Amino acid sequence: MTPAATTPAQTTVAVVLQVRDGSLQVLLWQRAKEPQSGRWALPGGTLARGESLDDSIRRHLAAKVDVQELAHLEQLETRVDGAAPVDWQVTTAFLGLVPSHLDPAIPPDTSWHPLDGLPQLAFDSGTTIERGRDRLRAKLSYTNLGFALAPPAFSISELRAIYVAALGHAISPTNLQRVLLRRGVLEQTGAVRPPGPSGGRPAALFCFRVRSLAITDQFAVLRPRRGGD
Amino acid sequence: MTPAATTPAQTTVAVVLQVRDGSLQVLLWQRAKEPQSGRWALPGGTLARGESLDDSIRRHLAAKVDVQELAHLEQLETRVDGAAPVDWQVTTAFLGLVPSHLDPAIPPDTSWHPLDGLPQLAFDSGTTIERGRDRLRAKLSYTNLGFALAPPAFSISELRAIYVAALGHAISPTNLQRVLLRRGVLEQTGAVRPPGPSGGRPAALFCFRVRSLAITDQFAVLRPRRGGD
DNA sequence: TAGGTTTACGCCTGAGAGTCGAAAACCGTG
DNA sequence: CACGGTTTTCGACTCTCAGGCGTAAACCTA
Repeated sequence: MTPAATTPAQTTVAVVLQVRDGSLQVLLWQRAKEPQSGRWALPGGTLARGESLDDSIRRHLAAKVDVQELAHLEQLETRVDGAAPVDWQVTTAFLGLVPSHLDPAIPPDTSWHPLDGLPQLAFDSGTTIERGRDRLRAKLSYTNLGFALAPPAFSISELRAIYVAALGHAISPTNLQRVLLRRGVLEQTGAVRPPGPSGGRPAALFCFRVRSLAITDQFAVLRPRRGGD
Repeated sequence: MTPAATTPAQTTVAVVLQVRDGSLQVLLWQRAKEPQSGRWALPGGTLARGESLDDSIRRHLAAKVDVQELAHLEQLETRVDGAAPVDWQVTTAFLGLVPSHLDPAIPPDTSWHPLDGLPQLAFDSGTTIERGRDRLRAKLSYTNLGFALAPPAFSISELRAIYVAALGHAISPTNLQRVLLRRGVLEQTGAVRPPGPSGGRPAALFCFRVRSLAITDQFAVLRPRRGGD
């Protein structure tokens, strides 16, 4: 191999999302040093030898948030970030999801920000965050990814509130239950939650049948024909 | 910055797929030097300073195939490949698609291989190829990605043959036309192709309305409600 | 003109999303 | 204990669209 600076630095960052207070929020930390001092950035850091990209982002996230509470982690995309020898680096972005009932401890330079109304961002974190949000919205529709946003047990109303916050638009509560049950994504726990102070019928509690990513829908045209093959 | 070998080498590889002779095939080249001499590998190479990952894979592909004929190129995933200082590298894999009517010139060490019945592969190219195939199959169902496999104009039968080869299972010819037309993916050119030597009704020719990636299907539960929002 | 081949287009069916409304189960108050 | 208010739950209906089948259209050869 030839001298230094013939290879870029390799870094990982993560878009960690959680539904908090009815809105989808992202975990950011405020830079204290130049460059981009004072602006908000995605958590992450450089790759160490011998670790996978997965290991790397988990290690860096551990400094900002309890990694145990990440219910899902997947790769988004990789991008080249600088051109000069000093700032030439390749960044691999991840998407991380935290269930809405958790409130992990975070250091003072770190906080959650709603996706509408982000502060001044460092670098081009904005496009990365958008990509993470889009990936989440897409996968909520054709996978069981909701398990990564929802608590272990929940009523349909609570699940609907989470979906509404993540998707950004209203959805019919009766359809959500029927569709997710029909696909075998949800199952009834048998328990019920007593109603709130304003009364109402007790809500039946549900949980996700499997809590790891699974595709629940196959498109029609490409589905194998009934009889043959 | 600190001494060399604190950063991995950055490389790009591509899974270039084309429907040839009724089967889905991948472009591979045979290694002449160690390591893994004699085995077949995915085209690619190292990242140069100042270029994006996209630029990089296009530059390396240009040595194996006419890049102009790539109808689609997208990122698959990034992986860490070695741990020792000498072979520590980060590899970003791409998926490239070539329309079935083209037969680009390729160098003597390079050739097409059907996905069923691959030769001895170098490294773990096999899993990367599988990932490319899976991505293609998934996107054929909910996007207009067929444009990247099909010629500029085609009959429904020809398009069906391409879909069958790419998807790996039979599909109904009458449904394919109706579904793709209903979604606005295809449009009729008005031209017809004269029948072959064995006779038959002339086939109407179709083309893709847009020849860049667009999502054609949104899943139901997450679709915004008609009235509100 | 007759038979064979391929494409095109029409109906019918069924599954599942979308909507609406009523019933069930709880609260408070008088 | 009856009554209105609130929230959840369930059933019935409609509508869209995939899937399948049969037939007509358009061409060839003989």
